[in-house]
Amino acid sequence: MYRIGMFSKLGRVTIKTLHHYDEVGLLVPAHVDEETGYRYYTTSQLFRLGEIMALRQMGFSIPEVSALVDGHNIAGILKQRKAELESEVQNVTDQLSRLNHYIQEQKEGHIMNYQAVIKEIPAFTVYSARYTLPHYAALNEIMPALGEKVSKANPGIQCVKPGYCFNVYLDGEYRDTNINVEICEAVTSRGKDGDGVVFKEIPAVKVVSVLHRGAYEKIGAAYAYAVSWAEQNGYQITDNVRESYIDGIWNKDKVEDWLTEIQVPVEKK
Amino acid sequence: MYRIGMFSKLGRVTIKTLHHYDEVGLLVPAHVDEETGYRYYTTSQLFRLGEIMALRQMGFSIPEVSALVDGHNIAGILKQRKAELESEVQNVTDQLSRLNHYIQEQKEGHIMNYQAVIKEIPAFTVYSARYTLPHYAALNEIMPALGEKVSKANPGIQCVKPGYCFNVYLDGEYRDTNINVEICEAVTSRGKDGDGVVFKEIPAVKVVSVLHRGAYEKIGAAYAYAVSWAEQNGYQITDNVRESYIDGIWNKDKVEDWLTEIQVPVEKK
DNA sequence: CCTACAACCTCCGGTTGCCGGAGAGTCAAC
DNA sequence: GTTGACTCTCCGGCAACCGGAGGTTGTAGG
Repeated sequence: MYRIGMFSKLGRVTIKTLHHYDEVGLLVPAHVDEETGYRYYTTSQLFRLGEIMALRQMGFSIPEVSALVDGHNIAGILKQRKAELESEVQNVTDQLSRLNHYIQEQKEGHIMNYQAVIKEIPAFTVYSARYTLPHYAALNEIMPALGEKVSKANPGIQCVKPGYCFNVYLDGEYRDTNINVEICEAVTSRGKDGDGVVFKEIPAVKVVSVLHRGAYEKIGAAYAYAVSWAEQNGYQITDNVRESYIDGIWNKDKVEDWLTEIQVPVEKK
Repeated sequence: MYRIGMFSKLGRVTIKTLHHYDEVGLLVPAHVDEETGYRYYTTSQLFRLGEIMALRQMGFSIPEVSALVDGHNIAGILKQRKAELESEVQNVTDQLSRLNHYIQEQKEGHIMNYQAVIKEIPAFTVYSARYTLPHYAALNEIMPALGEKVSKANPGIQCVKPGYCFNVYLDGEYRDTNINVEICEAVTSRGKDGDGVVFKEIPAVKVVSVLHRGAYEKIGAAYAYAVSWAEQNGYQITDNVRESYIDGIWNKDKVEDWLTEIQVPVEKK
């Protein structure tokens, strides 16, 4: 029977850790003096401590270790931890890839016009309509007109609060004219289809998000940045790019205040 | 100027996170109503939020993000984070390797006689002496004799509390006879060398530790387990193996209560 | 103008696996 | 008997938020 200090030296763990394991019931001393509260351990408890440390070093949580050393659901916990570890490896290598990309940009002295962020976008409902535009500026007329048309056809329809209004560019490539576009606006409930307008569910998706400030003429650069970022960080583009409008002519006078978010739907390779 | 709910939807962060970033000064609202305490954000703050999220997604801590977005010591922080991430990749892949090894043992139905644990052993001082033993049992006579000899030659010398007493096996391989061994015992201060006894510093080292219970005859199995574990988990053996005696004939009558720790000094490959 | 009700505020406690310290009691040796 | 090492039990802290309680404010509909 050793007191805690000796036992902690034999097992090379701190006294605080032993206190903690006692408290959570993972490694209870063989004997506790009722009067003094002193904890006494036996050397055979070093075996249990060894198991515990081995499992802790594989990253199991304390409840998991408890279950494992007591023989509950061993296979299940091992399997789950394996999956966790594999996704952790993914995460960390992803972070490293992003960091290296970032460091590279720093070195090249870019002025860091853009920041790429991964976002998870939940599913939602939209109404949508397709157009072929002669040029970008035509959006300024079409979009309000479309909004009116829909609200007339579906009285009481409500748009979602932050104008989750975006366009999907259907052309594989960037072009300045004859642009095929699908205009979508998020609504709280479905309405009736008709007159070129279709209601549909947009599924949840992961996107690379890049913010663009200023006129739409230069938005191609943001688009290009997002796509190249995705490629260099091991993402695969899974769908057409979306442009989501945050600030624009409807609420900001100065063109340089306009704000647009580029969303590139992606999946990890 | 948006209120926090709208801003949180635009940036796709939770309100709680924005509260937190306000509190720690990372992203302070453009305006706070003095009467109501309501926070108001501008869309241009979405850019700062974007930077913050990009950096958070690379795993920087909040103080680090603060420094980075304010332009302090950028190169240093990036470099440090890169090093951290690289060692994290190591850690996680190590954990995975250990877990796979463990799962393999489970599958093979081993009774899990041994548990391997990595321990860091700090530096300490020992006296040591070398012998060639005809057989293991000879230790039972030599070790007490050595202890007496040393305490006579160095009156007042003190051994370290938990008998950090161990042997180093100098033979490259296991053998039953003509065993070359160095006996070491930790002491609190140096004494005088002489009569085959040498005082020296044992440097700090990382070891694979395996506990063995019972007679010394079967200790070869523990030794073998430790060595193969080290190899299979990507460690390189850097020194002779040590046996550290915890329980033995001096305090336990029954042979099956004897307890010995095998320590294999290793380094990560 | 009144009334819902959604949105917002400020605390406060919890999460994980311990660490550090305060203040007090215990053990072994000199 | 006294010192000094050891141990005990709280209590607070860490990182980056989340959840909820309890109370105020904004806004849309009647």
